[in-house]
Amino acid sequence: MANSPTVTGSHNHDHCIENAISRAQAVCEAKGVRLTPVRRRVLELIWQNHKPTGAYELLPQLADAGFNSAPPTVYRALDFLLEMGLVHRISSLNAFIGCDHPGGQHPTGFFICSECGNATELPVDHLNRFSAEFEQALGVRVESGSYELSGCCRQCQPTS
Amino acid sequence: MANSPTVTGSHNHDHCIENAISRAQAVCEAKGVRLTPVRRRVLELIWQNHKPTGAYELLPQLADAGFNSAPPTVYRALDFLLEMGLVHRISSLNAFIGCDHPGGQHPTGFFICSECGNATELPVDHLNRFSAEFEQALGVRVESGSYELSGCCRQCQPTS
DNA sequence: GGTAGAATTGCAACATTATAACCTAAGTCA
DNA sequence: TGACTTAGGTTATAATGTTGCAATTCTACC
Repeated sequence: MANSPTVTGSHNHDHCIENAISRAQAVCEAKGVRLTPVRRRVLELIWQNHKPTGAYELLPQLADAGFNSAPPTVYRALDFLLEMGLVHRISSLNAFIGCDHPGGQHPTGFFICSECGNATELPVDHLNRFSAEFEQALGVRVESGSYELSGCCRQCQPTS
Repeated sequence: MANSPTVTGSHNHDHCIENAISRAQAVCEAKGVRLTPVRRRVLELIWQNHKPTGAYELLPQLADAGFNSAPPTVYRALDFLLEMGLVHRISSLNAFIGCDHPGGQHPTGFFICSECGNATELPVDHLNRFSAEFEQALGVRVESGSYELSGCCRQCQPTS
């Protein structure tokens, strides 16, 4: 089981995990911070699939991997990953999900399918444009934003 | 104190509360549901100001008003108000805030000032347009959405 | 190498937010 | 009135997140 590739839908999901880890390594190296075993493992676990994962779901999985599994451990790792822009928090679900394109600060936006639970990151250029529109319309200065949409994703829609 | 009008910033806030209650009465009448004393009081308390209010903040205030003040009472009232579209939930803050224009289902969108804590509802037409854009771009069907922006509001910006 | 200081993790307790289950009371309507 | 529905009271508990401090590990510098 550990050796069989994880195939979900149309893609070999192992690549997503591998890519996420290499990006994370690059980001951490660039920022001069350490991607410790706990942090790395938490990131891998979050990338196990494209569904948002709760902090308390990660606890037993961390324990399986031989790590300490008390809440502060997980939350500290998550805080680190959030700060590095490697994961996002989906507050309507109290859950976390990997970021597709870490590197810079950008607004958080996800579409979450209420059928399959998968989350897709919303195009950042749209989000930035929306922030700009609201700055104009309301006369405010937007520093961060979070967009959480739900509905039915392409795969789950009845083929008519 | 109970008789002095609540003036915040540039408006007499008592009007906001009164308006909210009359709108609520109209909505409830139209839907054939009851705006009971607890529900009404919770709505008033939420409208005390334009800052999002946590459920547990409401408990002692409800007690002051002579109501039972156990969590289920508050949450049931909040669930009712949410369902009627009279309040919104701001999940990034675990807090609730009154809706400016109840009546129909619409995406939830707020700008929250990190200085003063006031929340301003985002124009619904923008939000609907964004949902439509994402439906196009991602090929999904959006059923609900929540936009939570934060930054510095017009009043709190340094006058340069 | 050795050591001081910083960063990270372990650990126990606790705080906050939200819900379940079950019962009582109040409204509704034949 | 009596059956039914809705709302609220009460107790306990679940789910999520944080604080504080001790122990360890890493890093930089001598």
